[in-house]
Amino acid sequence: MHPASNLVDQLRLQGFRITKKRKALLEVFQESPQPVSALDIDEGLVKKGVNVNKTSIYRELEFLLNEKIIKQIQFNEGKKRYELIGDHHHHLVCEKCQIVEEIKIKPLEDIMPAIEKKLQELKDFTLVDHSLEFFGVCGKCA
Amino acid sequence: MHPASNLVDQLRLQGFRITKKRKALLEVFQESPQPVSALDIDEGLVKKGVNVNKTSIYRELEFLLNEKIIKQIQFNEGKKRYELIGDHHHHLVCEKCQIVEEIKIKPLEDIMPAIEKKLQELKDFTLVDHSLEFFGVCGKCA
DNA sequence: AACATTAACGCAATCTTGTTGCATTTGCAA
DNA sequence: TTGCAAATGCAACAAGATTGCGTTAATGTT
Repeated sequence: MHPASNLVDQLRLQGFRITKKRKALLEVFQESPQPVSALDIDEGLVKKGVNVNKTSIYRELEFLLNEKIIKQIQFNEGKKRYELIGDHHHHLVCEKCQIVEEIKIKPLEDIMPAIEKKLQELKDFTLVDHSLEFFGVCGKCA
Repeated sequence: MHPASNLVDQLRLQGFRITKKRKALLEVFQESPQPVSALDIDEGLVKKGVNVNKTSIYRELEFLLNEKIIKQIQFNEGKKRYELIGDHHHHLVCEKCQIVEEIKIKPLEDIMPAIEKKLQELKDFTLVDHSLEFFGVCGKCA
């Protein structure tokens, strides 16, 4: 898990300032069961009674990306989503309601390292990450 | 492969009109080694001496999506890309220059059907497709 | 506690990607 | 050749994201 204090401590140690807004934004990430968009974050912050300008939200996202605390992902929606970098997982995406479920698939995790190793050998390419999404229609939308 | 005439014939059979612009747009897809954005398509058309309004490009993309001739994909770029639906493959994406290489990974293709079957059983979710991208840095950008 | 430094923030303007309403053009069948 | 509707263009608009610049406030130092 990613207890808030861990991330906060990590950032403070690196010399970054811990503001109410930064803390609240990190909480929004920790409380969300699925990747969030910039607008989702804004709404989450408003619910907490914290108002943050959209420019600041985008800049904070850029900051957290640089610090390798979050990563980007897109689901054919025309907007970016972000999630905490934690346990590696994949996504199950409903193409109708856009709800996203995080899933782990053991047999895939088992063979992935070997595949990535082979890919690097064959392709003159330095792998950083991979992303696997399953698209379809969830039970509610069917 | 997707010879132009095949797609054109398929569309004509279904009663759709074959215009110069539609034909040229399909050619852009066939001549591209990687998924293209709306802007890429516009540029490809201009190179062919065919000018198409952006509204028409977006509408044609919607049309081709409905006809299941192309599909969408996004690589954390903030814009959508599209590619012909053909042999299933995955993507190798350079995070610096955004070049995309299409790859096929045999061991993954072998186990995917079993995984999809299990997923549907466990999750009350009707699977339609999946998408796997590898991110990293290509040889030129390293 | 007061101060100084500068990271963090807000505001307005702007950009890119994508969409909508409506008028015009054009492929194709009768 | 003609008529209909699909296909296209134009202009306005909307959402997501970014940039420049001035202001606020977190933190280390005094």
